[in-house]
Amino acid sequence: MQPVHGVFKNQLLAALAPTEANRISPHLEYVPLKLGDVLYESGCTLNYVYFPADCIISILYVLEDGSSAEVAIVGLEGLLGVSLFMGGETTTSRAVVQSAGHAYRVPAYWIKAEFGKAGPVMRLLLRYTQALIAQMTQTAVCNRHHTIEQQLCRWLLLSLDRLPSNSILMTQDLIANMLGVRREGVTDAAGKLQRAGLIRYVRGRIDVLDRLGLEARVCECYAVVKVEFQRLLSDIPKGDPNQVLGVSRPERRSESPAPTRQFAAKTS
Amino acid sequence: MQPVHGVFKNQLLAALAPTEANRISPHLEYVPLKLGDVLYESGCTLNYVYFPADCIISILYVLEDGSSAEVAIVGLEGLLGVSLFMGGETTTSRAVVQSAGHAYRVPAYWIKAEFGKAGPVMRLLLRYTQALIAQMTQTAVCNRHHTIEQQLCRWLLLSLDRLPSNSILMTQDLIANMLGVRREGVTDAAGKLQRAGLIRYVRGRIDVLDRLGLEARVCECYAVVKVEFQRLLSDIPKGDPNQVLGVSRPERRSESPAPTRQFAAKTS
DNA sequence: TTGCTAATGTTTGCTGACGCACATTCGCAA
DNA sequence: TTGCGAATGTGCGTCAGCAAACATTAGCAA
Repeated sequence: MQPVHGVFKNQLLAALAPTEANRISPHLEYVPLKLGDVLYESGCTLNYVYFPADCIISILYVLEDGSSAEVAIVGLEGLLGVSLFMGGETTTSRAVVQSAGHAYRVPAYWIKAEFGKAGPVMRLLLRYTQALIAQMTQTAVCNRHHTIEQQLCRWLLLSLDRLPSNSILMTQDLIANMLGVRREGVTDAAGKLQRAGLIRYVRGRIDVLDRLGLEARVCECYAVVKVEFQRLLSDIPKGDPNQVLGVSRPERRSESPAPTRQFAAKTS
Repeated sequence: MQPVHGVFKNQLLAALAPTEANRISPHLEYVPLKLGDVLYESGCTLNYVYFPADCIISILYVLEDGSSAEVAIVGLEGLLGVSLFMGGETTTSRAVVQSAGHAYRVPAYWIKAEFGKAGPVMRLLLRYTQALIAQMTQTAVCNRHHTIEQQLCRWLLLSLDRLPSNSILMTQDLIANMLGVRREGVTDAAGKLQRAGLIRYVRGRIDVLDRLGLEARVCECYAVVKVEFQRLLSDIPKGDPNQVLGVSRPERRSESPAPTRQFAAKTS
């Protein structure tokens, strides 16, 4: 598949300058991903880098006793397979498809070669990696300090940002696995949100009715990560092959992000 | 300061081939760092990359209400300032000196230029960054699933690995800040460890008496990160300027790390 | 339509950690 | 030596989340 530059549904690909976009296009494959697909397992090598278009991938860590916790979410704003160009080849985590859909993928050897050119593609991948680090940082902090309800709000918003509609297809049991809590805890929290009129759910499907209401209940972690993603990944200078230094933009926390800005434009 | 290649007390610097070591040496400065020094604040640009020699730096995230949580520890095995070469310039976290000592530092512009050469230095820095990601992943999971006592053991072992002696200079109150828990919780856990004969502590000083005992009580997170660091950062091929692909080594968890191997050799 | 199964709701302890208040003790400095 | 303040010990009551056992309900398939 060779999409014309500019029509990529993945935002990293879309941010490429024509030169790079045309170079990568012949190597891209557009593949469907089913809910529950495991793209890589702890310690296993990935053969492709995935750029989600309309799917969501969850990066989980699974403990020896089988309990788990999500450390990051990847959707159309990012890519899966950072370890391939970081040099480690494998990671300690697992990647699972959390929401079915499609992704572009490039063979590992190709992305490594392109990365080795130390050009705009490399810089884009590294910036995304730093954004991913910010997300993981916030996950760690959120796990320590915030309640299940707050974390559920965060999870719903993160998913919503990466989906084209207001519906999330996911059982409470699976959400509990992601958050690393009991299913009953999710039932509790989801019940509160439903009674408050923020969401409606039935057997594996959650409709978000009041996004602003969720944003009012979520902890600060959501906005912090969102602002950091925007800082790192918006207005990336295209096609400046010698740019090494990044944009400097020190302030933080003083700004509050526009509450309804998202990675994806809503269709409903 | 221009140390001869091979005498660097920082392990990343020590892993450099003579060519790179000689190139970086003229730009290194060896500086003392005091307990509590803040090397960077959320959103502030760092002017140097620091390579700790005998100090420990804590990467913290501070919430709006003032509560905090450590997301990673940096000692002689690593470096501080990943965001400089990742392209984001700043991070959302704060870096505080947790144990006084010394570090080598290189000006930001220099490390960026060197990184831009896409040579062995870049690959080493990226591998370390991936190891850091593994540490942050584990912090997130550990925060979710493990008790204060387990986390205290982990924290003590992480510190011990980066110190030349068995003594840690740190009050329970500060440890509580790092772990993101109450001081009383640390007092409780530390009391248990002391009664079990694993540690002895008096007013801001903790002596580890039985390292193996701590390792018996710590959660799996400690070993997972240690193994991952060794995988990513040991036996790095020196001076192969065209190496792009990393070493492949898929297995994990089957191995249990030698319990007393450390980053630093003990002096006492 | 009838089941069956997956998904959700609910209850009863229980435990780890919190928040607060206060007692004690150690070590340094006047 | 005497304070004094920092560091540590301890004892509440409270609460979020856990564990396990169930009840209920919604959707799909026969």
